[in-house]
Amino acid sequence: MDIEVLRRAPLFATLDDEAFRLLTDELTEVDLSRGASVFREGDQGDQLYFIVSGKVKLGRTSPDGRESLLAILGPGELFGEMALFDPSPRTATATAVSETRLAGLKNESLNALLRTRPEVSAQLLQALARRLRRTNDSLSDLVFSDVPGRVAKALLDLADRFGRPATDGVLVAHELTQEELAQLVGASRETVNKALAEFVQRGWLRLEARAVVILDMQRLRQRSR
Amino acid sequence: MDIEVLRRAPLFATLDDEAFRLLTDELTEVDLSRGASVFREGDQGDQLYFIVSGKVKLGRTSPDGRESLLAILGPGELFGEMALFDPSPRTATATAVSETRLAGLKNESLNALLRTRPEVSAQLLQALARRLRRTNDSLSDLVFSDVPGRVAKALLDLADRFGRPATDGVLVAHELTQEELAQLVGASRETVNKALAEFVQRGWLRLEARAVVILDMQRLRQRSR
DNA sequence: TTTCCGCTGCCAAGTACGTCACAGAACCTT
DNA sequence: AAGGTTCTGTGACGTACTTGGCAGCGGAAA
Repeated sequence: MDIEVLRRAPLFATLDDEAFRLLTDELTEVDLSRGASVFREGDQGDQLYFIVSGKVKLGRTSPDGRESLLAILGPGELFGEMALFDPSPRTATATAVSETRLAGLKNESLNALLRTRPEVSAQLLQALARRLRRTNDSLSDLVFSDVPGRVAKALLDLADRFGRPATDGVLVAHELTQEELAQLVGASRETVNKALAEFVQRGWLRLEARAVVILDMQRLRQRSR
Repeated sequence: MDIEVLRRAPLFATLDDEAFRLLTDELTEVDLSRGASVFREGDQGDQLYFIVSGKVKLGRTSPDGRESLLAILGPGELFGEMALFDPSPRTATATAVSETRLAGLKNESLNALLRTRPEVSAQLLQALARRLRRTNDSLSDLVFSDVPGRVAKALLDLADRFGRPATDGVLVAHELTQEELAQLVGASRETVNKALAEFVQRGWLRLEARAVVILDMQRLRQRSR
């Protein structure tokens, strides 16, 4: 397993080499291809996952079968930790959005680590607080902004986290279909498509397969407020 | 200060009497009347608050001045903890919804406690995880349910937490104006008013001043799905 | 290669909800 | 008790969005 990402993760950064090596022995490697689920809503779970490479979407299904995405997570990020501290079935389904490699850590292993290394719990608290803040952001966006605004925000957020400089702008290889993007911003695919088309028409974006190139960050950011 | 609520709070329940007494010395008492703010969006803050009595709303303001509520919190609940683990200005405004008494705890005091008492950090993790789950619930509700559905959900949630049995149903003294209720469910006051009127007309509710009596929990719950 | 299926783009129609507008009720303040 | 301010109730109207439907395109599979 590629341990480089793990070693650099804030959660484990404070550990010395010895403690880190012991920890990696506890990790379970999980490989997934696009569309495969790590766990589903309602499952019993006692494991936390760390994303080594790839992307994962956390989603929920409504009683009548519609889907909504809570978050898109990338390398270095954690998920599934809630089941550990607030024990109850999983409240979301975690699905790989691209080829993905995870490291799973069992409840007991984590607890052992927390007992011997209190700094780790501070890191966990921080990670959880950050996630809560992001979720609160999504919540206000949903109330305050119209669909084009939310699409713009989502793209900028994805650019922040997964963007790479390209010749004429920032390439955001989000790996999402427009349907998934729509579920992420809480709108219909149709409306998201129109918003994207409008942005392209204005010269702010270029669309590529499961990716966009942001050409005018400035304007897009203005539209997202 | 009334220390009973504090003593029973999960966060401090594991402490022995000696440790608890030392802790209470570190607490700052804060009293607020309806409408008074503890802190505002953008403030610098290094304190966590514990609600002894009363209710607090956490809200955000949009660039154009509209308001949205992230949560209503009651006795025994915590807020303002994010500023400690993910240091940055406050991202929400905390305002008393009724006569409210808080206990404030400074960053340093908490950290000292966490160092000597690792169990406390487990409780904090749990509290944060629970909050994240609730926020995720609100997020999906906003996407999946229409306004009447969200109003029903909000009332049931408030009933769960603040409801008291009455002669003909459950009295929910939420202390919120319809405007605030609307901000909580992310809708306009008018639409919320109409939803409430419909529920009353169907015999599911009775309205009182800043309170409702739920007469038919069953039906209301069905409508909320 | 050819076939097929998922993804994209777009039009047309219906609707839930926001905005505006006003009136009555309830609640403080003096 | 009077007066103002804040809250509630309700109708009319416009619109941003959803739903449904369909056609073209591209990539994967056979």
